This record gives sequence, C-alpha cells and structure tokens, in this order.
Amino acid sequence: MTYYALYQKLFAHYGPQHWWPAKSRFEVMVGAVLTQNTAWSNVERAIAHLKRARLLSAQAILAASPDVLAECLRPSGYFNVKAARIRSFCEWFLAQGGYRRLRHRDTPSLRQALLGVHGVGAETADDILLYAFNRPVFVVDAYTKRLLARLGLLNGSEGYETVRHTLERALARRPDRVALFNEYHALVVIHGKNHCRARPVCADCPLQKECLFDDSVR
DNA sequence: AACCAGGAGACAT
DNA sequence: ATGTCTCATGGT
Repeated sequence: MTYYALYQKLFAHYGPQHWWPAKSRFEVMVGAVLTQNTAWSNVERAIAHLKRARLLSAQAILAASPDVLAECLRPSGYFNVKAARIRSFCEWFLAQGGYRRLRHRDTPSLRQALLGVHGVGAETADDILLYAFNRPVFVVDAYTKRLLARLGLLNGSEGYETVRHTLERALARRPDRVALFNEYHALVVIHGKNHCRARPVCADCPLQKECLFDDSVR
C-alpha cells in the first residue's frame, strides 16, 4: 500500500474533516500548544474561557496576569506549563511583527524560528506551519507513527524528522499539497480516535486487519 | 478505577 | 543520541 493509497482509503471512509477546528489563525496557534498530549474536547473548554475573558490575541494574553491566564487554561491540563508556553509564544509572535510579517518568511526559516520558542516542539511547529500558515508540511504525531508502523510502512523506531521527510517525499509530486497534508493528518487522527484500539478490529474499520495498532509504538 | 489524550523540556545515561 | 520523569484535566 502506498502513502497516497492510504490517504484515499481514509478519505473515502471518513470524508473531508475541514481542519483546523478554529476561527482565526491565532486561535489555531494557541490550540496547537494547548492540544499537546491532550484531548481536543478539553482544549475547547480552555479556548471558550479565553474567549469569554477576551484573551484571544497576543497583546491581550501578555497584558493579562499569569494566574488569570492559567485559570482559563485549567481544563486543557498542564495548565501552569501551558500558560508559560502560550506566553512565550505570544512574546515571540509580537516581537516578530505578528502574522502579517511572519507570512513572508520562507518555510525552513519560519520552522526554525518556531522551534526556538520555548514549548513549541516539532509537532506543534508543524501544526502551526500547516494549519495557520498554509505551508506544505506533513504533521507527524503518535497516531501517524502507530498506523504507519502497523501497516508495515515504517518499523516504528524512526524519529520525527525521518517520518516527516518520508511522507513529504512520497507525496512531493501530488498537486495541492497543503490541502492534501491538511486532510491527511486530520484523517489519521480521526481514524486513530475512532477505530482500531479494539481487538479484533471494528467491523467498519476501513483498513480492517491492517489497522491493528502496535501499542508499543509511540 | 486505571488508562490515555492531536507533546515538550529537563535531566541522566 | 536515546530513555525516563514530570506536567494535569476530563472522558471511557
């Protein structure tokens, strides 16, 4: 099975996911940090609190007291850690001149800059690049590694960058890579959430027995 | 009632 | 380079 064939199977079964589930680009970036090792339903509560407190801009977040910010983030878990991470991201974001300035930078330098922000690792940076800046970057997460390892496309011991490059190379000639990577990552996540944790596999799993996750792969 | 979720950083080996 | 610990709430 090729990487594109896998995408087609998932898309045929689940349909378009229209990610990222957020209204503004800034909300995407905040959500990318808040969803680190956390269920999205918990992130939604935190974002709702931020909206109620009018804290959905970098300026407003930096002007707010750290404990007020942390209280808003409480339902998303790790709230003290994430409050500091959101804050450091906002400082960087404003220092760089905001989205209007950042959008003119090339993808490699933008990615390096994001990785330099405390609390922004590889996946969070790629979420932001793909879903806020519309750059053709494949977002790799735990679901991606588990699924691809189970399908025999990976052995499961590859590092983040290796997996990302493998996917980007395999799909390099496809048209509209931003839209493709957007859907692909969303589909992998939705698939991982809905299926294939049960053994034997769910009757309606689009990948059937190929989809038995290897739980040892993280 | 344990287990886990759309990770990242600090620290030891 | 690679492994282990911590951070924390809410759903199953």
